[in-house]
Amino acid sequence: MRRSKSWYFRNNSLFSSLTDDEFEWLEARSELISVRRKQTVWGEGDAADRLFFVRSGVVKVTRLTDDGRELTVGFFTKDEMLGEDAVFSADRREVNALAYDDTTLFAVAAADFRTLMLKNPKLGLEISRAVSRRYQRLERRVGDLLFKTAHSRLASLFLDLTENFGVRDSRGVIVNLKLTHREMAGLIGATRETVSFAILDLRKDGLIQTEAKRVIILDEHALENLAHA
Amino acid sequence: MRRSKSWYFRNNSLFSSLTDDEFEWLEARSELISVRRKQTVWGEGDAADRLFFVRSGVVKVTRLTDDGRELTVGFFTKDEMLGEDAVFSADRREVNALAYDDTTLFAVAAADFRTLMLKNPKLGLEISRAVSRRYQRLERRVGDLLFKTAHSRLASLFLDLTENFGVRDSRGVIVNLKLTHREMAGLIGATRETVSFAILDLRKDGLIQTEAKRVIILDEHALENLAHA
DNA sequence: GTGGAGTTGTAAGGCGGATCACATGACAAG
DNA sequence: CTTGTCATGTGATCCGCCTTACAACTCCAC
Repeated sequence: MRRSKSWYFRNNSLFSSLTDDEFEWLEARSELISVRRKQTVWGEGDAADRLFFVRSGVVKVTRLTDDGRELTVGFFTKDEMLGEDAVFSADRREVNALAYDDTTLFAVAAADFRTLMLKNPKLGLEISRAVSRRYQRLERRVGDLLFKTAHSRLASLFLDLTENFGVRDSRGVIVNLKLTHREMAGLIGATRETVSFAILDLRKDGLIQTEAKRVIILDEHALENLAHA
Repeated sequence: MRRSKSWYFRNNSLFSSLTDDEFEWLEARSELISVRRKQTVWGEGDAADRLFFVRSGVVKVTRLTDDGRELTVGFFTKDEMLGEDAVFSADRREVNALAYDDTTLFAVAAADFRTLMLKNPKLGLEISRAVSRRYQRLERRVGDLLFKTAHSRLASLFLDLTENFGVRDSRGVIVNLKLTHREMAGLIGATRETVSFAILDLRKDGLIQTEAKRVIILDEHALENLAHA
């Protein structure tokens, strides 16, 4: 276990600037957490006093809207940082984080992480970079969501998921993440029915294919055209 | 001018951790820029090699969508940081920044700012905090935009603008930012016509009042109800 | 394996908001 | 003061998507 923990941090590019001493310090203060599929990592309103790094599995982060609908903010997978707002500002969680597969994470107390950032300024730069990238990505997504049709947004979604979950295959690119129509709807701000119809259309037009709740992108180019329509 | 520059950085809470030496260093490497109303600070595709801090005025940041519509990402005002992605990742701007009033900003080369962050780790923490807050705010906005009606989104917008531009008044809260209907539309992802109708309704119901392109919130409570409807 | 819950397919009806189309008003430049 | 440009008010039409409503299907738990 000790070896595995050490290996993890040393191979996560967020920590590329750490010294051996700092690695040891961090390893000693991190806790390995296992969360079973569909179990919550944290819930809205929980104390936000630590941040997480995904070791394996997938975490889904969602936000409940006033009218009870669920907006999925995103999926976090291996090596991604999660709940880092605990380090900077938040004292309560405003979103829900839920294990989407059986997941293991390393948890680090916010205060400890702050200490480490103060000790190693390069880490601060790396974290800022990560947060900034996340921000840019979301900003792009907002543009998508606001002005495009459901078909377009769905195409965007599949292409976007490709980045983290895409696996190339003889037929095209498999999005290696099981998603129900309802969940896709939560990602693109649409209803389940609309997604069902849109998927039917995309299949009919030969752009995608579905298999065991996974999407296979057959015609990446056409999908891109649709996404930017 | 020199005195004013010094005053600025020393009174911007982002820099509360700097030493006297560091202040001098930063002052020496920052450039005061004046941009007239409606002039651009930077455009999409420009080199992203420095970041800005608003000294006075207002900067509007927009993103052009594929179909040519304009989404306003936000307004940046005194003491806010702008274009900081230059420090972390971006090499080209993906958004447009445009002076909304006559504006003055301090520009700092991305490389210099990185140097300063490495010298002073508390600064890194402060910057991370700022970016993280920005991210959370946008995340909240996405939830709003996706699931609410145009009326609701407009109400949310006015309340949101209150935070940076609100001025209390005998009648209520004045949103001290001149906005055309078209611009409001760009902020909430709607068309100009829809905004016109919505404003008419809000006025009719006595929730707001308009005066010289400025909105005055008469019934904050009712507006909040509408925003969360 | 069976039951029950959750997922998917499909359809009718309605509404919010986009689009198109002007008229009027406000304002800035000449 | 005049002219042109941009903002605003208002209406008609149209379409995408939500809503509601089922039926069939899948999958997991017991």
